[in-house]
Amino acid sequence: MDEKTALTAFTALSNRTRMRMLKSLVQASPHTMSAGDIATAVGATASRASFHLANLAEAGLITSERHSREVLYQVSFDQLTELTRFLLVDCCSGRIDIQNCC
Amino acid sequence: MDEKTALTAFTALSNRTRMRMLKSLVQASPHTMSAGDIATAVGATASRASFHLANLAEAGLITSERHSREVLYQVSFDQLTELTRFLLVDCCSGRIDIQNCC
DNA sequence: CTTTCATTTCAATGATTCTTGAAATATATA
DNA sequence: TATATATTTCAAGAATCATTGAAATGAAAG
Repeated sequence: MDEKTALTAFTALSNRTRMRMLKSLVQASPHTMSAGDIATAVGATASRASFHLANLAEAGLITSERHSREVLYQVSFDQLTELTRFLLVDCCSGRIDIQNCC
Repeated sequence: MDEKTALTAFTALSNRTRMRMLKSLVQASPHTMSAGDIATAVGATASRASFHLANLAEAGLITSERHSREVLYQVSFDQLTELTRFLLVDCCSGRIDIQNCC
């Protein structure tokens, strides 16, 4: 993952609504959640939820697929893994002891 | 680490200048860097560097200590470890395979 | 074909963050 | 004490991000 992508991902993670959306999607995984489900879960209006979901998708942290009238979202663990790698390797030069961390 | 602290830390990491400052400090560790050193390393003016260093310090990602005329900064690996733990555990419910990640 | 449901888009506004350069502060040295 | 060095603070403006509600889109059902 390049720096620009990582910065975009960290920006996405720096908002409370988006963080809670992501956590909801992590909890739901491997099941998907509709935009409406997510909006309800985080207490956001439809348009506000759509705005933040678009931001998370732009950052590659979630993916979506339309299924009839609903749009189903799911977390992208691949991108989260890449971001973690960026944090630990690119940013921290491997100096964080993960054993001690988790 | 609570959610609010993590959001503040992710906000700090979401800026290119601050990301590069942090990387410089990681590279330099266990040595410290003065504000001027860091400003030079990332190509920022003194006041811009000071602004971003204050933001990183506010997020707990760096610490500082005045040494005569200079202010010496160093990365806080403890806070970075806590943030990584937040990302992997609180946010991702332990569903990211760190072996596969790094 | 009209209506309903789910979601997104849009424009306006408000809020936050970033940059800039000048001034202020703190410390050391002549 | 005056001067130089290192850093921070401040105010103004620019840029980015977030919220709101209304309108538009897409898809199903009556």
